Amino acid sequence: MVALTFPDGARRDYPENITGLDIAKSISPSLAKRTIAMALDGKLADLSDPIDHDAKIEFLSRDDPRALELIRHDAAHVLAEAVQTLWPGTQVTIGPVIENGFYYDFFRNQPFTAEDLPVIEGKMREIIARDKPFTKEVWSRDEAKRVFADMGESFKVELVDAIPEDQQIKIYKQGDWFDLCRGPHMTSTGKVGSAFKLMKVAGAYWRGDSKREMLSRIYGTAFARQEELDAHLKQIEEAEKRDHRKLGREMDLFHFQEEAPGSVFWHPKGWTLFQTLENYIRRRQIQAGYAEVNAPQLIDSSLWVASGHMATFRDVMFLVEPKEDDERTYVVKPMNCPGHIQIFKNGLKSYRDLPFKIAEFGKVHRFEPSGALHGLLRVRAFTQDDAHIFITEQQIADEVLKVNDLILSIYADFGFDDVRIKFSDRPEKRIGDDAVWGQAEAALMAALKASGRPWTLNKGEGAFYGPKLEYVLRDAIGRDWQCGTVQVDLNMPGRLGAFYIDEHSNKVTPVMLHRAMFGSLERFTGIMIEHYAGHLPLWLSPLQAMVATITSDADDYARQAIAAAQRAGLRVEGDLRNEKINYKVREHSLAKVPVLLVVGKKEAAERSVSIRRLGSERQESMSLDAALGALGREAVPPDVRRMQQAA
RNA sequence: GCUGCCGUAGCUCAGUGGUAGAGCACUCCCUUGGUAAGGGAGAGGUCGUCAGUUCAAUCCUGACCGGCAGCACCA
Repeated sequence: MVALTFPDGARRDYPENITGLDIAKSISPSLAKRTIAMALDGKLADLSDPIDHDAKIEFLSRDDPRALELIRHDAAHVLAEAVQTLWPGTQVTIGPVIENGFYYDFFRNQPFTAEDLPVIEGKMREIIARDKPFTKEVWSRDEAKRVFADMGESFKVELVDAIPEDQQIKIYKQGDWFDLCRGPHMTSTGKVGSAFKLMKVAGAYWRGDSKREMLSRIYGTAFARQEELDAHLKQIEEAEKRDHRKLGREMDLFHFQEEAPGSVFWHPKGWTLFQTLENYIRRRQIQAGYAEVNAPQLIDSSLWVASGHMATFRDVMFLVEPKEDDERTYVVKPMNCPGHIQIFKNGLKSYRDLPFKIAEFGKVHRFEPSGALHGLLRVRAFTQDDAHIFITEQQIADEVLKVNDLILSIYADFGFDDVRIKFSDRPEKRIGDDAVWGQAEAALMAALKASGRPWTLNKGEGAFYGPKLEYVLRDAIGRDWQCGTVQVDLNMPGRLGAFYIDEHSNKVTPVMLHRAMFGSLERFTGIMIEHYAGHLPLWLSPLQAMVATITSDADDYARQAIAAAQRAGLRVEGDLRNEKINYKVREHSLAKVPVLLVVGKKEAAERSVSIRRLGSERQESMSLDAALGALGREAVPPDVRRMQQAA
């Protein structure tokens, strides 16, 4: 007998190996009908599974949040059947559930096109309408391999081989079609319902390995109810609307062109935004005790050989062709650290000089793969808010904590409170002894634990010279961005011959921390544009106010108002064109100007302005002086405001 | 880099084997209008680049460049 505990607390005995379905039927036929799977001690299982141990049992209906994963997984199986029905000979591989849906990877000579998607969807609906039950069989390893090999499913054979010896080979059938799968599944294909949609086709490598076959992937999504699917599609639309590449054009911030792939042409407004962010960081880090420096853009390759970069990253570094009268090969810097180490090395350093903190808005160039480029978010030329902190081993934890606090405080100024920390340890490709790595990882971990912040492990994702913490922030529509980082480096200072003199007059190699807060200014600018959907807070907005006239009678007054706004420290422009106010309001709203100061005859006579804020149709009339005073105060950056309040 | 799709005016896009069109934007004229497009006229393109096929290529073919999506990569 097995004793099962129900959600209401009731506990009943059943014969061993009774199935969930039998129990549901015994309770009520309607329960059996609407149940699509069960959970045993919280773990999802097939309703047809025999139960052989005492457990807490729950029956899941389609509406249970936990059922979503099953709906999507079943949809992936239905997708695979549809594809193999439509195009026999197509090989199936894997079809997992992902964050917003599912995909299935196929192998065939002719890739899918977007036009195929509605056809496949139609076939899927047929399969769902047939409502065949999902049934599970356990096969022997040899049998599974033989069957799949006979079917020409070589990828499935490889998958069978990859299943650990202690695990069963499970086959799920839906009518005549079947697939190797760990399950669980719902009771029948009909339970997938109709709230699904195939989203796109794409290529993907078999087993995620770029040396292996390229497969054809079909992405889809599915929900329990149509309203949820509609909401999801709507959200994708919203995300597209805030695409920084689109907003960058509409707001006249920057552009790209063929001659400089992956490099930004910043327009005046975009560069103002960029510099506003840069100046913010500049103030924050000067206050935190960093000194700003600037190192050469081109440095002889010998330094990059010594640092270890040449060996690890040569193929993504830009090299300058040697001149006839100068045989040297220069490297366009891909990182700032070797330059900063030279600054540390110049002049003998004492332990009294530590911590030695130098920062640079360092423009670096990396030959990123063409397929990786993505607007401002992945470029080949970018500016890091980079800094290096030279310290003793004893100072590691303390300084890492200081960086941690600085990064979190900076993110808070942009409204990012949901920050996750990832700890990345030694990668396969690395320099330095394992003992040194062990030391660096332990020191960084100690600091991380002392911060009291939750974190996750990012195994093998450290830099080639040391372990790192990565800071991931979550934006307004729930997307994660990795920005800040702090890295412990016990390798590079030694390789490049950096040392300080300790209190016993011994030469000692310093520990170096690498840190960045925004990471890349270009990228962070892009993230800001998308996070705020172009509606930047006043202090970040490159054009803070537009003075727009209603009639030319107000032109003189408008010019006075513009001058006064400039004196109040605002970034302001005037629109005195011979256009209707409706037209001007529309145009500047589309350009995401945060404040519209409308002036006509009435305002000119009273020395007032009619204020209209972006995103609102409300108008507020007030005196010019009062308006500029309020806007001037609002435009103060958050860190400056704190200092003013403290003073 | 890989797979697929795409490249026509500043932007969004239509179109054709016989060297091109719309809307918006732009310029000029009329209009001085009170909070998301007033009216009229005009100007603007070697149809991504280079080859090939053809009497003839923006259109067909190939290579290359660039973009988009996904994958791989991201010190």
